[in-house]
Amino acid sequence: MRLLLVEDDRRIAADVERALRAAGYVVETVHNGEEAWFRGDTEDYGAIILDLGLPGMDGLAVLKRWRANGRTVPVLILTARGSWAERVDGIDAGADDYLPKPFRIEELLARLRSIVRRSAGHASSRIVAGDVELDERQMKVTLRGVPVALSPLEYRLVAFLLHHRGRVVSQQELDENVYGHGEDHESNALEVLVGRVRKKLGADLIETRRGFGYLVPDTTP
Amino acid sequence: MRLLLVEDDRRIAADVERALRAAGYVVETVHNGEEAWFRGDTEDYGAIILDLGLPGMDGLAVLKRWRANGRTVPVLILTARGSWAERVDGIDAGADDYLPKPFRIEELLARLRSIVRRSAGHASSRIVAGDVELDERQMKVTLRGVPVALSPLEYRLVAFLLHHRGRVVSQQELDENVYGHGEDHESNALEVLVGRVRKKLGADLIETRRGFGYLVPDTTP
DNA sequence: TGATCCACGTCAGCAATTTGTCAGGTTGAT
DNA sequence: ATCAACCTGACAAATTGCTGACGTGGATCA
Repeated sequence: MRLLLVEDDRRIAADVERALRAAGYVVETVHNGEEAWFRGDTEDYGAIILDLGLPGMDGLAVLKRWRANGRTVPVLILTARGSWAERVDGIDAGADDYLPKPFRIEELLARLRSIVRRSAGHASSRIVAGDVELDERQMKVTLRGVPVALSPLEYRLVAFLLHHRGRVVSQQELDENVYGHGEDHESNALEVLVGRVRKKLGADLIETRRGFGYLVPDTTP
Repeated sequence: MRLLLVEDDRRIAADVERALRAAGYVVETVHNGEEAWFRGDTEDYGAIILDLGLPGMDGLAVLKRWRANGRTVPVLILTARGSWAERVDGIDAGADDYLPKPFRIEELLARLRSIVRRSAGHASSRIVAGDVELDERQMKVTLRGVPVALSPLEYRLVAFLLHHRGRVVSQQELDENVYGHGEDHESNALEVLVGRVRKKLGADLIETRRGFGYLVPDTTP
């Protein structure tokens, strides 16, 4: 999953970015409001982590402009501790959650999982599709209850597909969210990756929609 | 909107209940875990406000049982416990949001609005015409309930025609929207394509309006 | 430092599908 | 009847995706 991190404090930004990458996300970081607005408005992220205290355009203003433009991406805002008025403003401006500074990185990750799964319409942080179960908190994937070891790229692929189960996901979209770069389809690396995942998790988990992309059927009644 | 409030402290419960009613909600209040679980499992609420510190069955256990039973109702957790680890637990157990005590009633209302807003709108876009049904999310087309495999061009043709069902669509328009190029009609590729779709989905789905274009009759009551 | 393993990209070959073209055949309006 | 519009079956070319094999670079450990 691809995230946008908006944080002007370089030190905090670096720390958070490292933790997010370790948790398996593809992360892009910007340090000011204008850049944040542009990226959030033109690119497609799984979620955005937005610091309110920004130089230049204020974080709240950025968020409002995104929402005004119809962007529904989940947004987690970082706020100074204590001011409930600011929190209420943030939530009513369209934030999906807030986290007061300073925070534990574990809580950031949990809240991130929360808003991401909420935006996908899930209620639990475990996702089941056919014989396969994904536990995001433990970064664990099981096949008929048996744990399966996946490489980082394989895990990201599975996680993204399960989050978007029930709909066709294009190769371009997978490129962006698994690798981070959205371009150069001069290679079949993605197809090879899909093949490797199929070998581990069974051939019927991921269906091919020739000419369109891939689909993990939704098995939720 | 109908809410369930789960809070064992009668005094807090009464205050919150009054505020919620003032904000226009219909509120039902219960004071222990068992009752909460039963109500939440059998009734249909717009959202549930759940205190974690309950006598009897713990709030977290209640929440987990709801989620295990497939209840996706938005849940807002209240707790006095401040440790980040327990907050992480609550969120990962499937809570949609979390509010630490003590809280301002304004913030409760804002978060409530937020989770309710989020839970709305996850319907998959479907179009029905005669015996044919189009599910755009899954890019799936079914004929009398039986899935039919369509090629990319065939799918685009069907999708466009169903989107504009009830009116005649010219060949030029189809050329532009299926192929992209609105080129000269020097080939009969489009006619061949229509023929292939008819073979798969039945001859009566697409009517020919000789000299004008094609028509999918609107069968919406 | 060197041996080893693993993740992952690349490549070539293959099989299946897709799709444009074309050569008649039908249909319907006038 | 005539003619343009449209349909159909067949075929070949192009596209797409899968697979096994191989190579490279980084991490780990003796």
